[in-house]
Amino acid sequence: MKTTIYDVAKKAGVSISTVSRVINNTGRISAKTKKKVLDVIEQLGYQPSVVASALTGKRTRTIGLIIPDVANPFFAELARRVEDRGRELGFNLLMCNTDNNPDTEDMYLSLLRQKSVDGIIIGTNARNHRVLRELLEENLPVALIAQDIPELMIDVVAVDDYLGGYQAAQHLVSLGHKRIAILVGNMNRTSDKYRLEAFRQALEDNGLELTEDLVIRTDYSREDGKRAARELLTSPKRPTAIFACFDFLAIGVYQAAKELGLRIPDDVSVVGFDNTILASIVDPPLTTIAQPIDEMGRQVMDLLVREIEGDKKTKQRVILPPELIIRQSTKPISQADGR
Amino acid sequence: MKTTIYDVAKKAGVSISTVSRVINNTGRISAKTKKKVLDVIEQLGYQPSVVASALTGKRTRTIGLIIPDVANPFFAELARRVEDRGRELGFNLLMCNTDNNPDTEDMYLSLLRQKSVDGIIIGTNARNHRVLRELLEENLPVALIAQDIPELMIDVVAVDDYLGGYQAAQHLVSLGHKRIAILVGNMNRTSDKYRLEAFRQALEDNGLELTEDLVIRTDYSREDGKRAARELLTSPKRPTAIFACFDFLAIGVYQAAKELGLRIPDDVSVVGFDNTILASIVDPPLTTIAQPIDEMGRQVMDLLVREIEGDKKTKQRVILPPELIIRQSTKPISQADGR
DNA sequence: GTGAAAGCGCTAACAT
DNA sequence: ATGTTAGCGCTTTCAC
Repeated sequence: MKTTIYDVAKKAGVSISTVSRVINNTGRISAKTKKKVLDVIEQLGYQPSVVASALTGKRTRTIGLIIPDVANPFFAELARRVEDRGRELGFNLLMCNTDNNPDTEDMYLSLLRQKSVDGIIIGTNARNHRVLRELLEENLPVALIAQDIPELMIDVVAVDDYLGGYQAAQHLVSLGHKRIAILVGNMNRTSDKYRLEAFRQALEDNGLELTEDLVIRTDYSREDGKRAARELLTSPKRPTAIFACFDFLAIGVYQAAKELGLRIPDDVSVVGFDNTILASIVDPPLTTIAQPIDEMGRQVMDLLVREIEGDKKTKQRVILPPELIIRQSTKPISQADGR
Repeated sequence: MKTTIYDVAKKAGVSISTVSRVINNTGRISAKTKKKVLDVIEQLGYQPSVVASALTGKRTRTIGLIIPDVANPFFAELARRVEDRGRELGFNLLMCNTDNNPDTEDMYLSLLRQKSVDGIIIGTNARNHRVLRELLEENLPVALIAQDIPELMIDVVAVDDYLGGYQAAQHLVSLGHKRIAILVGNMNRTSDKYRLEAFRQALEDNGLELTEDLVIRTDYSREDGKRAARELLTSPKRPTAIFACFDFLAIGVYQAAKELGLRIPDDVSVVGFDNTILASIVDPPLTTIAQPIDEMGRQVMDLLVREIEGDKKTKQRVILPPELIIRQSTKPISQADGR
């Protein structure tokens, strides 16, 4: 049998409430009793049961993390940062991968509730606002990471997607590119929308137009990025630069370009978004818009924990600035392509 | 207040045990009462508390997953597979990243115990056998993934590292390479040991010798892989082929080679190990020894759950075969380098 | 400073 | 077929 608080109490010759007090460092206990109890705990290798204490109303010190897929480097890096901060603050992560499937998401949401997590961090599309609303109404702390749901009053930590999209366009324009295409996700995420919007705006601000044939939607796989890139690169009026709305997609462009015998950046410049490890691993290293993953992970955790601890009653949106990381996948347009 | 089993019982006009019975589908209940209870549950949006039921001796349906780092693609992909299978079987994963730090590992191990997880999957070095032994003595189901601790009676799912190392060497030898180097981890993992041993044996079996200057130890970072590769590639008797004990290290070789103006595979052939996404993304695509990540993830979960459910009393080691995936980072040695 | 006792939400005998 | 009750391990008043 696992040792319980009773075993400790008996062996130390005190009551269980005393033991409870020394464990939680509450109330007054004489240094002597305290030491004795501590000794016995040590001796017996006693570990208080989180389950039992949770039942009496204390926290489970567990947080649910809902993301599309940890195998996606962006979310893997994010999960890692979130966990790091969680550890510092004494919280564990229950990992939930949903592949953006609403049913899976629903299932996890209610599962997390059954498991009495102290809070939930959501990094998926989460368009099942119904369940989400229920949770919010129950006052279960919830925070969004790397995405936003503008119509909800909720804690959010995300990058400034609009700014990022603008920066990407601006960079390409400043290199002299005129025919610039964009590869964008399926628009279920607000981030895609903002990036595209800003991109288009930036071009306009520079007197350029983003025609529809230069906007290609894809799902979130590299395969599809490749397919889309191939389409773009074989079109009669091939763009001289491509903005891929996330690094994974950019890799697809690399592969399509290679198959077609096109060189990056000589024949096409490409810029990505996220600055995952992939960006620094590919050849040539990818110019990309960096999300401050570290900062984002740390901040959601902080936000959520503050809400859990009740230090905070107002929701807030934290929008962090992206950063253009120039590597070698972009270069000034060559004269030949100039027109 | 969250709704409890009492609320349901009262509103349905039955006792709490009846409600409990319909929830767990145990005992006999008339179709009529059952329906009534179910309706009320639906109406109230009642969700049974896992915490409370765990306290009465039932499972928490939560499993701890201890790995070095989810941001490492190999472990990320593994974690994903484990989770997939866990979901199918009704188990959640508590994610623990330790960076192979024994203290962090210890901390997590006892935390997981406090949280009453039903079992633990360990993918780290786990050399703190003491705590681990305690858990085993307590009959907490534990399974090792992607590594082994030969001196412990424990469930293990891993790839056949020896075979993998042998295959790598064999492949290179068959391409005519004679000066072949190996980049190996810090030897804290048994997998490194086996891969190196097999590699050496394979060379010997082919009448080749693995001299000490051709064995380079590194830690687990890409940076260090690069450093090691640079050392190797600038040495007077540069090897014509390198076996990197995991893909990440191989990337380091790619980068060092690029800096030194060496081409892969023309100037050096390189083979990796793991077959993570990285292998297919780099240029040229990396020839590597594939670990059956899917299968491994699924099998540990199966093993562990069978033990949790008590269907199995004997421990077992499941050793899966690796597979040589030939891509474009290896080629027959050129005549010039022939001697 | 310490102990007794109620109760958290649920399960599992044991009754009926 | 359904209800009553005794815990599960802990926290927290409330007494002393």
